[in-house]
Amino acid sequence: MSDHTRPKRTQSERTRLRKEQVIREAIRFFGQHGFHGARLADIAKAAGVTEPGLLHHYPSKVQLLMDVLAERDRVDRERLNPAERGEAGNLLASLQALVEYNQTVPGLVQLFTVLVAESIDEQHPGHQFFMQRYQNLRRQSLESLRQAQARGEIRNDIPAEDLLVLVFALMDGLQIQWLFEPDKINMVRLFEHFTRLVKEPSLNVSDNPAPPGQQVSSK
Amino acid sequence: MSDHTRPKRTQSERTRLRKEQVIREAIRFFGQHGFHGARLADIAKAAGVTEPGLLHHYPSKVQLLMDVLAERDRVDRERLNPAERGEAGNLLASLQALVEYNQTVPGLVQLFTVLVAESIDEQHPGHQFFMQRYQNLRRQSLESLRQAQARGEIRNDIPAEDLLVLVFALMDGLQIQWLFEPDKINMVRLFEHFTRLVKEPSLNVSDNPAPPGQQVSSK
DNA sequence: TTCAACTTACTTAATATCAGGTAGGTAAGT
DNA sequence: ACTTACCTACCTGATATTAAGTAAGTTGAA
Repeated sequence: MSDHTRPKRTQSERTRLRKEQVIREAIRFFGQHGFHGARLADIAKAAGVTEPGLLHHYPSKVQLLMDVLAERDRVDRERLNPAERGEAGNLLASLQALVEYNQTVPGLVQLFTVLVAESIDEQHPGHQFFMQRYQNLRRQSLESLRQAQARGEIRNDIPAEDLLVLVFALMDGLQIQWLFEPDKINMVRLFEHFTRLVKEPSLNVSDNPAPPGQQVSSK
Repeated sequence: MSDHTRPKRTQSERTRLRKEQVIREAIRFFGQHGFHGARLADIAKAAGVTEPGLLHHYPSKVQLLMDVLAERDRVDRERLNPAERGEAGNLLASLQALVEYNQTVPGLVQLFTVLVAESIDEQHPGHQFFMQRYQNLRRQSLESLRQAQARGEIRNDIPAEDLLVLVFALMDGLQIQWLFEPDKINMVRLFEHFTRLVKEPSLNVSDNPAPPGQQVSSK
């Protein structure tokens, strides 16, 4: 009853809030300048604490990065898993949805784009994370893609493993150009072009009467 | 006649050699750690000079980066221009050749992959360079691609502008995964899959009637 | 050809600044 | 009473850049 004056009450709540703030700003600065280019002082200041204050929650810069990555990975997993499980076979559709979502969160896209490149360096703290991330992405989608190929929804003259590399490569590459010129590059439309290519043209039959990619004649 | 004992003779020659050494090592360290992560001292040491010795030739770290980029751009231009002029219309083939070449120079690929991501930041010294680079790449190939489309060699249900974005995005993305796992990712084969997709399938398939509304009948 | 003036390619030493991290304290929360 | 979330003050080791000097190379006139 007397606590309506306090902006933040319990300690655990304060901690949670502060950590969220720090992570948010860390994403911003790591994304903008990379791990090496970002300065802890800036992140701390933007999060409303001093540098040692930040280090109280995340004991080192490296640890902060790892926590940022782990946290984002967790959130993304929650986003992607339902989509994968729910639609199971409809891999391309869920990837298309992912591209659409990404276009609404440029900060996160930039974080991953910048860090993944920086992490090519084996000594970079994010190296293992990103290498495993690619492996996981490819592995997790493999079965789904194979089934779609077996069903004839996706052309099968390209091995599923290769096709997955292509898909994720394309997403990464589109993100780069999009981040440079967000207004000029329409990731969704561009990715859609690709998905159209990938849907086997010779096998296309019942569920899709119009030939893929030809809106010229049908509309 | 008496100069056979001296390893390096004239000053201009020494300068040229030293600058080459510095650029070579700068490529290595900028590529490995990015602009922010690379240390001038390491580059200098690897090039066989002290730090101020390096700064005698390149007056600042930023200037060194710019010179590295300018130098690589110059060399690459010499590589690409003959290919583009010589084969004129055969855009996909020359890009395929570029991918093959890239697979032999991982250091250079890493330099560009790491720096392009780092340069998304508008304050990064390489920002303008890379933004223009994409614009130039796309612009220079546009005519060639359009002609190939008109000739029916490349499917024309994707606008040429979009297709170019896709192509360069794919190259960038493949490079990332390749740099992480060079033995696992075969850029050449993967890119070839894509080029196959992009070559109009409806033309060379006999049992599949040409899609309606497409004037690919010029052949 | 030679020698003096100069320019160039560096070196060592020093500096200013920064950046991550520690020590120890205080006040609030449990 | 104890733990947690901070803060101020400080330390340490980079890191880019400057200052000042030296030795070798270059040039141009005697």
